[in-house]
Amino acid sequence: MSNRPAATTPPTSADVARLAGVSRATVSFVLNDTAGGRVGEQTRQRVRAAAAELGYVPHAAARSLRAGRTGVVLLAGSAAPIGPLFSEFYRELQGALRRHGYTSVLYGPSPGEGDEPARAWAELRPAAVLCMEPVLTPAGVDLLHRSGTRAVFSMSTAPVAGAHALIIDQPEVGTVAGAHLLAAGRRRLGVVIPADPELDQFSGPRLAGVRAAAASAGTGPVETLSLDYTEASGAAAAARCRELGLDGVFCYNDEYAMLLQRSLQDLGVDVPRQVALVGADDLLLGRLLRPRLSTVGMTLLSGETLATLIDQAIADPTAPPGTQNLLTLRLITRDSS
Amino acid sequence: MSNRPAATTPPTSADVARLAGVSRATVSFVLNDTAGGRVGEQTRQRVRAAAAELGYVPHAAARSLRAGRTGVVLLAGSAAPIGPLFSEFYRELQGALRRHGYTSVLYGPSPGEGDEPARAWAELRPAAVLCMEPVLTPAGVDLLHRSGTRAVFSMSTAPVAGAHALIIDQPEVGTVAGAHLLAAGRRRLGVVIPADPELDQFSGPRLAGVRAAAASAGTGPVETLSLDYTEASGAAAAARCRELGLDGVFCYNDEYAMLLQRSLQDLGVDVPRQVALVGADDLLLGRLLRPRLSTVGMTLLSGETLATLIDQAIADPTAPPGTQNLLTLRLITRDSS
DNA sequence: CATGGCTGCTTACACGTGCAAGCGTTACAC
DNA sequence: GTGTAACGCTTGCACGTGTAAGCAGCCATG
Repeated sequence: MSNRPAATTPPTSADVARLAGVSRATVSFVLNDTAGGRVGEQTRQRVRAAAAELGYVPHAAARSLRAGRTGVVLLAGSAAPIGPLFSEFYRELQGALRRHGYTSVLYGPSPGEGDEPARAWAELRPAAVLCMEPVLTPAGVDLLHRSGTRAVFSMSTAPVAGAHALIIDQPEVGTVAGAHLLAAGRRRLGVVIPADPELDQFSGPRLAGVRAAAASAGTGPVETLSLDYTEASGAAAAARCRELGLDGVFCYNDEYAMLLQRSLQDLGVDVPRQVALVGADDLLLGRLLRPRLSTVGMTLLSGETLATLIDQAIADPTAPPGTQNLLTLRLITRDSS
Repeated sequence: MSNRPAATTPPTSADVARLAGVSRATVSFVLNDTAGGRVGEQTRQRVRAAAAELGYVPHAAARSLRAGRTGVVLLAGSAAPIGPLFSEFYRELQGALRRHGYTSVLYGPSPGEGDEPARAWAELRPAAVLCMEPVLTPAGVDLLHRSGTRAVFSMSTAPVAGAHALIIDQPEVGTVAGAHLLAAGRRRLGVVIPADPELDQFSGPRLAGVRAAAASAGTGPVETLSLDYTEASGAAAAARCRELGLDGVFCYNDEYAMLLQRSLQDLGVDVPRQVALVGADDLLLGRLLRPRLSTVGMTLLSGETLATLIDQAIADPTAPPGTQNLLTLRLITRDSS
């Protein structure tokens, strides 16, 4: 980060006051429409004109320093390539937070270990932190609270002590898919796992869910197929699938499912006769392949709803942390299973 | 935005100073490892221990108020559903900016008209603004500069006066695709336009590019097919395509292309014999359909490169705004054209 | 022993803002 | 004519930080 001085300093409210021939307080009263401050109409106009002429813009840092609160909601997390579903969700959430008067700051992947991420977030004195990565510790939550953060939300599979929990029941995705395959009479199950390690936090729990379903049905072990989302890797996974004699595969999402389906077909394997496939996300594209892809449809809580939840939690920081399920699942059976 | 007072105020450097039995300046010297400030080793340890005990975290707003600069890079724009290509790009850019010592703030869709967006951005006193929506005006750029923003970047088809230009040559995407279809002997061209009005800023220029190619080849008018990314809409577009007797269609991107291709095939139209298709983005999924989808492959500048560019522009705000092409195109001919 | 420099720390100000309290003037009621 | 209230504006402090300048004490040098 470079630190050369600016060419010219931006106008402050003092400059506006000077130009309008009034005190700085008057400027503040006028520009903020403060209830208590009574200012005559012609003075108001002089102040507004002066502000416009100078191109005055208030200084958010100074304002929130004085006010003691920032109106920043920190969205911490990798903003990973987690598909259109979550992209749309963030988009919605961000718009809704804006409507509630908050500024959302995307913090990106968390630096460091232990408390470091929480410490870095706390520097911004956000009103709330929404953590979407599995890096939040109870100690981190405590640190945030002690530094004035009014609400901390964790968005993950399991709750974090002290934080409001937004549960994304990843295992249930696997369980729904696994139970479906088992109910259709499949017995040798496999699960496609993305090779990208950043997706492990999502794929691991889903795999566990399939295993749980298999265990309760009393079938054999569930195999894993690693896929790095290239055609070559797809062919390898398809070959391995045939070797292992799998007859039902749950794929991490529809994109991976489509790749595996094509690779299996290229190998002469009949889908769904020999191998049944289930994806996740219900992408439109999954309906374009033949056979049409079966999938686990997922609906997230609306951004507006979550924004309201966050606003309430900020309003009452003393309320005990709640738990909210973010995800609604439904199995959509098409032709691939 | 709710504004109840916090339960307890966070510790400040004054609290740390009191606990360590030193002055506040000493605390600052120790915690920032300031070169000029000379502090004895045992005092350093006392200060560090006190800071740890209180859970002290510096106040970013106060710090940047005092410093006069923020290290914030504002990424303004809708963060629209613009596909995996741009998602990955933002992700990279954000990480690279972090590495350069900046905090990236995603501002989301811009509020208001005229100068309002620029005014809202300026409140944060960002070191740089990167605007990815066509809402930046020369007056807005000027306002930002006058309020201390050291570098303004516009990311769009055409440059904006006063701002560094990151050109995304959308028309060229259409031109490349159109020229290809024309070279293959197609004469009745069509272009698929997403119904989502938020994508008009991208689809419009691409359409113009196709029209330019058609004009220079001296063919008839280029038709447009509106598509809202549902199967029903795909069927309608395919029917219209046949009615119009089109023999070559450029689709906004691969997803729309895949939908149209499937819809045409369901209608019994032979792709590419009767209608040739070209998409854009070179998605892996486009290779899974049969025939494999021809596409305009796009490569963006690396996030690291852009971050370096931004850093340099911040370091020297007086340098005249430069122009940089963000996009590299290449036509990938497969089987659908 | 006086001078000067170094060490280790403190005092004091500035950054830009919001708001409580104060203060002079006018208007009105008694 | 005097008390009182409302109006219209200003003075002054606080928010939490970084850093220039200053100030004792100490040692080395002359």
